[in-house]
Amino acid sequence: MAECNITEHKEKAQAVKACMPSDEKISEMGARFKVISEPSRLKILLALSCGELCVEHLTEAVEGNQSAVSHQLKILKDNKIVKNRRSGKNILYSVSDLHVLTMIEMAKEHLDCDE
Amino acid sequence: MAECNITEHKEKAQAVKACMPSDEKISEMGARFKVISEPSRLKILLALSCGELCVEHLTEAVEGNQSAVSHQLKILKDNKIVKNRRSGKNILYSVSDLHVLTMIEMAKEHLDCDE
DNA sequence: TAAATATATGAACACGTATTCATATGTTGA
DNA sequence: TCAACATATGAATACGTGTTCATATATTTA
Repeated sequence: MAECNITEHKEKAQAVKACMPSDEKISEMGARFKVISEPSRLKILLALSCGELCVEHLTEAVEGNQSAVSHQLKILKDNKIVKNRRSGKNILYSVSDLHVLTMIEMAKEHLDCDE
Repeated sequence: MAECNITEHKEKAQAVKACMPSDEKISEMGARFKVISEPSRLKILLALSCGELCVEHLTEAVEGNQSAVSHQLKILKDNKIVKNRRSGKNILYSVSDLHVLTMIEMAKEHLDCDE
C-alpha cells in the first residue's frame, strides 16, 4: 500500500513552488520575527507595551545596562517597531508597530496554554 | 516644561517590572520566534502550509539541498512545529503547530500592506 | 561657558548556528 | 542477503550578532 503517491507529490511540489513568495519577501518576514526573537528586545517591548518610557527607566525596568538597551533600541527603531521623541534631557520611547505587540501577546498566551 | 515626569516614570518602571514575565518565559517566547525567523525554515513552513510532503519533494519545493532541509526539519520537529510519519521509504512531514502558521500569515499580510 | 546628566555609538570579543561534505541508518524489492 | 533509494547525522567551517567597555554627542543647569 503506497501511501506516498509520488506523482501526486511531485505535482504538489510544483504547485507549492509556484505560489512561494520571493526570497526577498521571505527574508523580510524572517527579519520581522528575528527582531522580536531576541530576549533582550522582547523584554524591552514587553516593558514598552505598558506605555512610553525614557531610556533610564526602561533600563531599570528590564534590569539591563544602559549601553545594551540603547543598542537594542536602535535596532528596534531601525525596524520601525518603536519610535522616540525628546523631552528635555530624556528620550522617550514607545511602541509604534502594534502588530508586533499582537504577535507577542499571541506567543505569551500560547505558552500559558502549555503550562 | 518638564514633559518627562521623573517620579511618575519611576513608578511606571516599577509597575512594569512587577508584571514582567520571568526570564525563562521570555526566552521561550523568543525561541518560538527565532525558529520561524530563519528564511530557510520559513520557506519550509510555507511549503508545508499547503499540505504534507516527503523530504525529497520538500527539498525540491524550496530549492534547497537534502541535508540542509533535513537539519532544519529536525529543529522544527524538536520545537514541535512539524510532525512526521513514515510511508514506505519516505518520511512525510506536515505542520503540527497551526499557531505558527497564523503568525506567518500575519507577517505576510503585514508586508503586503506596505507595498 | 563649564559641569552634570542622558543617550548614542564604535570597536573588540565571544558565542551561537546555518550550511556543506561525507557518511551512517533505515527501508524496499530482487 | 544485496543493491538501490530516502533520510538523518556528525564534524568543520563561516558568518552574523549581542554584549561590554570606553567614549562621543546632546541637553540642561549653575
